[in-house]
Amino acid sequence: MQLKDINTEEKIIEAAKNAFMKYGLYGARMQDIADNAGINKALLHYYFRNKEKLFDYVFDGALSKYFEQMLVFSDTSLPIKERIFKYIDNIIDFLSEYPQMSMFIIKEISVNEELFYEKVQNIKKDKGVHLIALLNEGMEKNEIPMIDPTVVMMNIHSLCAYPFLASPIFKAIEKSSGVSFHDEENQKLKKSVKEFVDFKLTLNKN
Amino acid sequence: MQLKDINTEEKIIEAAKNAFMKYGLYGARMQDIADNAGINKALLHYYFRNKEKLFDYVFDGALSKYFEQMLVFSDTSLPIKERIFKYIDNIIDFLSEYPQMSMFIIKEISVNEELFYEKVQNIKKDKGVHLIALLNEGMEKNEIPMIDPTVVMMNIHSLCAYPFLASPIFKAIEKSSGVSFHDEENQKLKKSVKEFVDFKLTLNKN
DNA sequence: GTCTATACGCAGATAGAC
DNA sequence: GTCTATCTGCGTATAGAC
Repeated sequence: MQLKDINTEEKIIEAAKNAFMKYGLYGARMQDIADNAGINKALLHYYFRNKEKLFDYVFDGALSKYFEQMLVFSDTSLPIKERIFKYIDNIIDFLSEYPQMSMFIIKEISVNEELFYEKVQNIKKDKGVHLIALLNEGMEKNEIPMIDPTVVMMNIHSLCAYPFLASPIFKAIEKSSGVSFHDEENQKLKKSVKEFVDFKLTLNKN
Repeated sequence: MQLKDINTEEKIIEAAKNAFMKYGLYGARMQDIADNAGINKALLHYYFRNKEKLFDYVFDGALSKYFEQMLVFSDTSLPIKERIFKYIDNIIDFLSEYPQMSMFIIKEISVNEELFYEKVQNIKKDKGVHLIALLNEGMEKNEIPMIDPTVVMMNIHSLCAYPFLASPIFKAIEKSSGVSFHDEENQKLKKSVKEFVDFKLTLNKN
């Protein structure tokens, strides 16, 4: 893995991402990855000793990228609601760019939970703070009403992530009428999620 | 598949459900299914000629069960909001009983979309009406404000389904603090989704 | 219907030439 | 670093006895 190898290695990684994201660890085929990288199987094993290691590389990258997005930027100058809005924009933009990401991570975790326990420790959390912590902070400062932060966090994630997760279903059902949740549709989604947050953090007092 | 075989056949089906739901078509192993059914591989092939056929049986069952839940009961005596509330209760109860169902269906569709196109046709839709149709009806009758029915439908599904989809992540992260979205937690979830619907169908006028 | 034993093919992995 | 050719093992599937 020296500098001059970057081209081949990157082609492998790109092909591996596509294969593993779509078919998972068991479903992906080393032959396909080699084909799509424009090389042969032997060379795959030269770069990454075996399938497991190649998968781990892809999965680890996805995992840390994913969890980076699940943090609120520590810009304490902004009001809490604004920080949450920014968080929502980030997540939707991110999932829009990598629509298979959530599915990939959730599916692989569900197949092999132990694997995940170790990995989640290594993820650096120095770029921001968790949404739940932010909500708690807001309640302490009386900036937002008393809510159940776990439920609100879950609701926000649900509204943002599910449309991308479920898009295979909706694409299939509405393949003729062609409803798409990209481009302009993302704007609708963002608006709707923000309305929900507005509602939860302004009107509601439970 | 005569009457007296029901026991063995059902044991196979039960084991196959567990295996395919967790590991998917490629990840599931016929040996495991046989073991968990308390029989041997040869007998599996006696009942279901091959893996594909066994998978199809399980998948078709899951698919029609799933889409049955995605219908609103045609009880026109109730106000629309009540019908939606019932719909929400149904979905959450259903997903609570079969937490892996959404993941299974979405994942298998994403791996093989063509397969799905054929199957979705065969599903009987005579038990109710789609949520979008209901929302449109409500707007026509001026019973609810003007909303984008696709977005609202997506929002409701998101709020209901995502917690179950993503539970592998949250179970893993909070395995120590042990936040669970079953039992009493389902009540919180239902309440939150209904609040959202209330908000969308009462206060909001966009 | 149920079993044991076995065939077969595919996909991951390695050897070794260039 | 990249290839062709080959090995190996595992998982699906079948043959055939009971």
